Amino acid sequence: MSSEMQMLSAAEIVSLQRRVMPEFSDRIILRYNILRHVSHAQPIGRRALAQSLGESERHVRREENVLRTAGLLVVGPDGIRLSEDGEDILRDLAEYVGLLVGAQRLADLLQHEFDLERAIVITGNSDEDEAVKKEMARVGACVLRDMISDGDVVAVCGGTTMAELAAQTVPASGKRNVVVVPARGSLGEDVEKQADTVAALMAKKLGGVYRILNLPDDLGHELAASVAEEPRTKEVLDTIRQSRIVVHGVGTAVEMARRRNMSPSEIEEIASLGAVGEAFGFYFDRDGEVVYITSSLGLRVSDLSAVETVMCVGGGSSKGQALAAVLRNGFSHIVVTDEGAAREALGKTVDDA
Amino acid sequence: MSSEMQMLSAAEIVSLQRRVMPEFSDRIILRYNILRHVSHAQPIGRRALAQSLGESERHVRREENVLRTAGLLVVGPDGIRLSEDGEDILRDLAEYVGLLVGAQRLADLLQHEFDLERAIVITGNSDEDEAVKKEMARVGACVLRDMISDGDVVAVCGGTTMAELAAQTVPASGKRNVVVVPARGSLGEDVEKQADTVAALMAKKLGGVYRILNLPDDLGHELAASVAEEPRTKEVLDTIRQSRIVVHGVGTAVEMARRRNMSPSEIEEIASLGAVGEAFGFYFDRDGEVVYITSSLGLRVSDLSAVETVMCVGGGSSKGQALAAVLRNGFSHIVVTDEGAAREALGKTVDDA
DNA sequence: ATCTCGCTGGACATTTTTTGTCCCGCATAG
DNA sequence: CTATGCGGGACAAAAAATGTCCAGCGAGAT
Repeated sequence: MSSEMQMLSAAEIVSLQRRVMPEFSDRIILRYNILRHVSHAQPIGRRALAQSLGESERHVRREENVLRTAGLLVVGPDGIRLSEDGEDILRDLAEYVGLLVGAQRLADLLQHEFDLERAIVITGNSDEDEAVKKEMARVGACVLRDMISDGDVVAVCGGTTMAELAAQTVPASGKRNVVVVPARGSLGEDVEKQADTVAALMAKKLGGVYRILNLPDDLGHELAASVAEEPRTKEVLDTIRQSRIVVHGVGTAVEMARRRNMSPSEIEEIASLGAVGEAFGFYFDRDGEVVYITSSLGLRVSDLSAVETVMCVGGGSSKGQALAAVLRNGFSHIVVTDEGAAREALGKTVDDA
Repeated sequence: MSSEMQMLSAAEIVSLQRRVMPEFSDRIILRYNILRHVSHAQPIGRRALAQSLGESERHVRREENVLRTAGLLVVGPDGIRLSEDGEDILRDLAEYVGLLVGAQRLADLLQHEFDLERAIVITGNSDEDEAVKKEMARVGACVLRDMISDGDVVAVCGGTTMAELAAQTVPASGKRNVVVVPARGSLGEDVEKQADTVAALMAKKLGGVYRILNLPDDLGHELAASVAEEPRTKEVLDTIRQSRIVVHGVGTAVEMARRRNMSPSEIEEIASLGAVGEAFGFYFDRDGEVVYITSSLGLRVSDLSAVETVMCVGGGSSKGQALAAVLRNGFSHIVVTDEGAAREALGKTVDDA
């Protein structure tokens, strides 16, 4: 009997589970979220964990007891940690939960909708759970590490997500022939989020070297032009333009304008132009058209057509529309995002999944 | 990152589920059992279903509500039936639950322990749920149908399980060149369980023809010998000995002795000889040795070495030891049994699964 | 036609489980 | 030393589950 020999696929198992035990999904997702959160924040107390997850302490306690009994968590006076088994199964569990929530399907839809080479969707919503953002950064760092070839120049942007990506980069054991450079000048006053800092940290971890610009991104057009003629700056900018790989984040237009200290009238102008998302100092409307340009050092959107691989990393449902706007332009090849942003980027119709 | 690309297998999914959600397995199994039972007995009322499953009515009601909401059951004034979706997923669900309870592992262990070509373990225990027995018979009938080649002679035994197997045989649409014969004479007074009846019903469903012995199995040695010389009987016996496939059940030694109306002293003798299981009128001890032989028409154990495929179908934890004794002799190639019998046959050490 | 039986769905009292909340003792950091 | 965060214990209140009963309906038998 050939049908008796048919083996179920993972997707079929998950489909059966959802059909026969509808109350299963929410519970396993919560348990996965707990494990993931502990993984990124261990040791962590039960109360802090509950707060981060937006769950009651009592609920977390209940789940924690199950996971402890299962040998996946260990609990000490300083808080909760993953056991060795817990560490071991977290990756597999992520994939399983991704199947349950349909993350792979979202990734496929994103890939198709925005004509990407590759899309990865992390389970959860960065707006709601910091651990989702960390996991997204970790996966992004992983993808990046695997892409790098000998002799590459990698340009990276600044920002919160990019800083997290650098932090999540696993230190390599040896030297590597790679140069990491900032894609743009610096913006804002938070040192750790600057493109220069991100490039340096990442280069160190990858076992390569780095170059920095050491200049702000908002110099104004004329000043930026003359600074670009400085020999050392010119050399770094030339290197930046040799980049084979570029990694960038994404911001909501209004938020980025604020962060750049634009005037209220400028912010209003950007909004009236339909700007939704921002990358590289360029503002994109919902159709992916550039509607506003700020002066910027380093790479601009027109340079990206000569770049072999552009990877966009960003998530959170609040950034979903911004992500869609940026991706719609078409310069990104790879996106690493999360479920929250993916659902927003794909619009409400995906809720029928 | 190669590990990000690794796809989870069904077995891995199930293992994760058991690890992370240990309390959900029993509930999934119960829901599967309900669906399976309804499938074999529909339409069935909630109270009858509860009694058959050994569950409280309230519990069945709770699960039924979930399954109805999921669109797997439909409920009418005459009772509960499977919906079309329910019918569709039952086979896949059986496989999933088999993974969950480790039925495949039991099958592998059986196959290895008793040096079988193939072992199939049905989820559940026939002693506790009639639907398990029906499912085992259905699968056995399916395996048999797939094994039959053009021109085959198939010999079948009598008994409850065999009668059920004949009943579960799906009627073929056309004619088939196959002869179905009784492996032995008739035993007991229940017409539907006689080998003759089983052979006739099965032949009809398979689209083949049948021969019958029309003689009791307990004739005594001398009378059996002279009857075997009758031309028509001799002809049928010759055909029986041409069998390429033999299907038999298994009984506990004491129970079979009682069913054969043996005297208390004979029954005591059989027990003192260490007899545990019975097949073809032969009694086997726990090492698979024949310790007692009854007079019998038709096939005997020594004939089986010339038979290409011998399939044993039987289950229920109460028959576990008997199954092990029969299989230990080594004449069966295939076994279709259930979890209850498999665990018993393999002994207590399998509880560590 | 009526009667009987099996059925579902409603209902409610009781039991069990879950949840929310508080707090004590311990360990650690400053 | 004090302050703070931690886990584990505890208990009242709320929610859910369970056990049990039953009315009304429909189908089959008489």
